[in-house]
This record gives sequence, structure tokens and C-alpha cells, in this order.
Amino acid sequence: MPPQRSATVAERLREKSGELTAAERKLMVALFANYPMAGLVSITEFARVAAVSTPSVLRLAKKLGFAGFPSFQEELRAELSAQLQNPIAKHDRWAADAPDTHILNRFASAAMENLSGSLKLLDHRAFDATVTLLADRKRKVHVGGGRITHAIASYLVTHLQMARPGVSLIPAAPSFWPQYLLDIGKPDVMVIFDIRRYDARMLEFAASAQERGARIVLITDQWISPIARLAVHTLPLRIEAPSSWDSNIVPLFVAEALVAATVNAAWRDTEARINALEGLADAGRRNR
Amino acid sequence: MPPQRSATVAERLREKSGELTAAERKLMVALFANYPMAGLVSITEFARVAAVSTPSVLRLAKKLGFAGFPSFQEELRAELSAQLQNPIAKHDRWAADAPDTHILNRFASAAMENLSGSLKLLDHRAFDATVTLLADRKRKVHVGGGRITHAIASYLVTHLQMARPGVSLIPAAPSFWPQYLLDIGKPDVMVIFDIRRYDARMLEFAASAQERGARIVLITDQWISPIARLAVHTLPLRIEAPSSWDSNIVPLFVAEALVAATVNAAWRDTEARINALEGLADAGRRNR
DNA sequence: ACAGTGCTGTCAAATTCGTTACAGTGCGGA
DNA sequence: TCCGCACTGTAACGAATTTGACAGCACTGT
Repeated sequence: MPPQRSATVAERLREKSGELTAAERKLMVALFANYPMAGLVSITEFARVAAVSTPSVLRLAKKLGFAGFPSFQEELRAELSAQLQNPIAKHDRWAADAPDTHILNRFASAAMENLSGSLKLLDHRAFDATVTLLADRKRKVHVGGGRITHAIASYLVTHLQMARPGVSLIPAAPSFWPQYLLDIGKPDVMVIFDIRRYDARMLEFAASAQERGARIVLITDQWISPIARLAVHTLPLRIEAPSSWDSNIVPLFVAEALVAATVNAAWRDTEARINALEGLADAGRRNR
Repeated sequence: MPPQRSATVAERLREKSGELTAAERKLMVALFANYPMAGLVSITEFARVAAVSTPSVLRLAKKLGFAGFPSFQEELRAELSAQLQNPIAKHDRWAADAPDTHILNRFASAAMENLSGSLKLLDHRAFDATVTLLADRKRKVHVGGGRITHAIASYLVTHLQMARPGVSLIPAAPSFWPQYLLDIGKPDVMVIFDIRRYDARMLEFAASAQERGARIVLITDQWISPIARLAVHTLPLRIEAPSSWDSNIVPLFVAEALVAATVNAAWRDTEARINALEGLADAGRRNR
């Protein structure tokens, strides 16, 4: 426990700087030279860097009110951790006058945590590589999901179809999969959403697709579906929710970001397609 | 000594993520949950947090090419202090190590803005009233959406069906709507997603449903679909995205929150249903 | 069915760390 | 010069950490 919760180690150190001995001042200089990392090494190392003896370090820690070197270090870590935390998920973005415990607010903060947590977990190079695959019109794209994530897969397909040809949705019912496999060939890309309750049949299906030459991109949760072993790229996400079921907000986020990035990556081709689509939509509206 | 000075621990970890064992994946998740602070404690503590044994931590460190846990930790410290001293690196800690202009980051900040903006826009009493309607088992529930939002509607249906009986998805194709109208009756609830490009046919359909006595709940964007005039409750949301199309993350958020709140509102009834569902799912898995 | 492989945790040895006790050093004043 | 005082480092101890060896376990393929 920090003796005075309100003051950081740095503040306390400056406050007491008048009553420090020579060795302690050396330590202070060494600490501030690389604050607070310099204090997060072993007491031996810290003493060596500051060119003092280990007991001198201990004496400084005690002078600052800590029980020993470990609690001094723990406080430094806590400060740093707080500093690193995102100021993102703060309270100003809560529902107007609903209480903090309202489900909307609990859900919103879970969603924000999931989103920022996922960004840390994600490898943006895997994301970019996936976009390169999706933007390659020589490859057909197949998108599939489990019972729950099928809706997300469908959403991705709807948008990708607007951006490029050759995109199809893998049927929800496994009984259609064998015949669907026939259409999967060498350079194809298969995007699979597989979250929690990993579906064993989906794993088999993915293995078959891979044997036929398809490159598999997996969008999964932080515990990572076994399909990862077959995938060329894996995008792990956080999906916790204050609910009986997981949250698919972040998977949808990834789907939308993939679409936007794919459109950007092949804008020359996409532009014409979108314009053509607009024309057809207008015509359809007029004819009704 | 770090074996390859050019790669950060995070990068190396992601690179090897395909060949990680279950315990190692747990460690990876724990580390990324609070990167890199989680790895700067003792090996004992780190193992405890990730719920694995201490040798597993050691094995991961060796797999990443370090001589032992201390050198692994030393590398983490070195990275962090480099980051702390370099003010340029300050901001990109929030999203992996991709540049600020990367589509993932632009999309993420748009999503956060949309979410917080929607919470301010939303009337939580309308939300609660909607939940009351959805939790009332005497009412059937019909859910529909436009071309794009149909996937969100489908997602809502999938989850609501797990929570209560009498939930159905309005078909995507307008040609099926007349016959579907036959099943809509007096106390029913109709949840409609209608965003931007408001669909005129959807407006007609909603009017017919209302004439038959259905209560309409509208989930729409901030410009508010004309269906609002027919609706008993309207939930306006923000949906901007750095993309050619709108973002449906917030509509999905509302759908998930509605489900969670509906489950809570009628937990007594729902619990039995969920348990029965679990039983059926297990049986299905065994019979395969 | 069954051997084989790979993964994981338990245990104990070896090392390192944190702490205490104590002796030495330097400085100012009598 | 000698004493007293405050500060500092050395040395030794106990505690905690790190690491290697081993055995149990699940899973795979024959």
C-alpha cells in the first residue's frame, strides 16, 4: 500500500529533495534520468546504475515512506500503468441522464474496452495482408460464420459484393457445405468468423477448403479458434459483454474496416463498380 | 541479449502466435491485456495472473528467443523506456503500433465517436420502454431491416429467439411482405432498422403493420427515417464512418443491449429457456 | 486398442534478491 | 588530537525467484 495515495513517487522525491543525502541524490538523478523505468529493475541493478550500494536504495525507499523496495517498485508500476491507460473510456461519453449502472452504459463501456483491447491484440500487418488478398480480383472470396456470426459474415458479403465481384456467402447449414466446396479453388480466399463455442464442423470444413488450395483468414476471439492452425492470417478480438452472450460489435467493426480498406486498396476498379451500382439502383427505383 | 533487436516482443509474439500452445496463448492474452506492464512483474505473479504455471512462462520466453525470463523482462523494459522517451511514439500506443492514419485507427475513433454520440442522442426511457415491449411474451416480435441492415435484424432475431418465443425475421425480399403481413396482429411489436437511403417500400410496409395494430419501434440514424411518425419509440443513432458506406456498429450495439436488457427483464422465464436450449445443443453435439 | 508425441503442472535445486547488522569513513567542533 | 555524528559500504542471512528434471495427461495417428 502506498503510504500517501495522493502523491506520486516523483512528487514525494522532489518534496524531500532538500533532506536527501549524497547517495540518495545520486539515486534521484538516476531515477529521473529514465523515470520511472530506472526504478523497475532489481535493487542490485538500480544501485549499480546509480553507483551506490544496495542498502542506500533501501534507505531511500524507507525515507519516502515505503515498507521496502518491493512496495516502492509496486507504486512505480502502478503509476506507470495508470499513465499508459487510455483516457478513452472515460465517463463523458455516457448516456445523458441514465445511471452508470444502466445496461446501455455498462454495455457501452464494455464495447469501448473490447474495441481498444482488440486494437492492442490485433496485428495490423495481418489486417493489411488480408486486405491485399481481398482486393485481388483474381481470387474469389468466400465468407462464412457460425450460428451466431453468420449474420456478421452476411454483412461482410453484402458490402464486399458492392466493392468487387466473386464474393459469396457460405451457407449457414452444414448440409450444403460439401457441394459448396466444389466451387472453392486454388487462389481463393476464405474468411471465417469463429468465436467461442468453436464449431468442430467448421474446422473440418476449413481443412477441406485449405486442401483445395484456399487461403484462410480467421476472425476469432481472444482465446483463438483451432482454425488458426490452418489460417494464413488470424485476427483475434475481444468480445466480452455484460450479457448471456458474447458481443459481436468488434467483429462487425473489423468487417467494416476490411471493406473500407479493400475499397481503398483498389479504388480504380471499385469506383466504376460503385457508380454502375448507383445507376442500376436509380433505374430500379424509377421502374417501380 | 535480445536475439533480434529489430523486433519488439509484441511483434515476435504475434509472429509466433500460430505456433503457440494453449498455456502460451493464455500468457499472450494476459500480456496484451495490459501491455507491457503485465510482464514487468515477477514470473510468479505473471503466471498467476495468466493462470498458468511458472515454467510455462519460462517456456514462452525461450520460444521467443530469450535466454530466460529476466532477459525477456529486460527487453520489455527497454521497449517501454524507448517508447516513453520518444514523444512521437506516445500516441500510437492506443492502437497496436500502426500509424494514426491507419484505417483501423480512423475507423476505431469514428466508432467511439458514434457510440458516445449515440448515447447522448438516445433517450434511455425509450430504450427501457422498448425492452418492456420485447419482454412481454404475450406479444409476438417481428424484426426487419433494409438491404444493408437486414443482417443486423437477423442478428437481433437469432438472439431474441434464444431469449423468448414468438420472434421472427421479416424477409429481405419485399415480394414476401404481403403474405407476411397476415401474421401480424394486435399486440405485436415490430422492430425496424431503417438507416439513410430510407426505403419507401419499408415505410408502406410499416404503415400496413401499424394499421393491423402492431406497435412499431424504429432504430434509425440521426436524420431520422420518416417511419418515426408511425413508431411508438424511436432510437436515433450516429453512424458516420470513414468509408463509402455507413457504419452499423452502433445499431448492432443497440441490438445487443436490447437483448441483454430483455433477458434481464424477464429472467425467470428466460433462464429455463436458455437451459433447455443448452440441453438441446449438447444432445445435438452428441448425436453427430 | 495402443504406442508415441507434445503439452502442462509439480517439485526441488540453484541462483538471485532484499534486508539486516555492523564496521568503516569523513567531517566538524572541542 | 580526539570525539561524536551522520552517512556509506561490506558481509551475511533469509526469502523469493528462476530454472531444470520429472511425471501425468490429452491427443494423434497407426
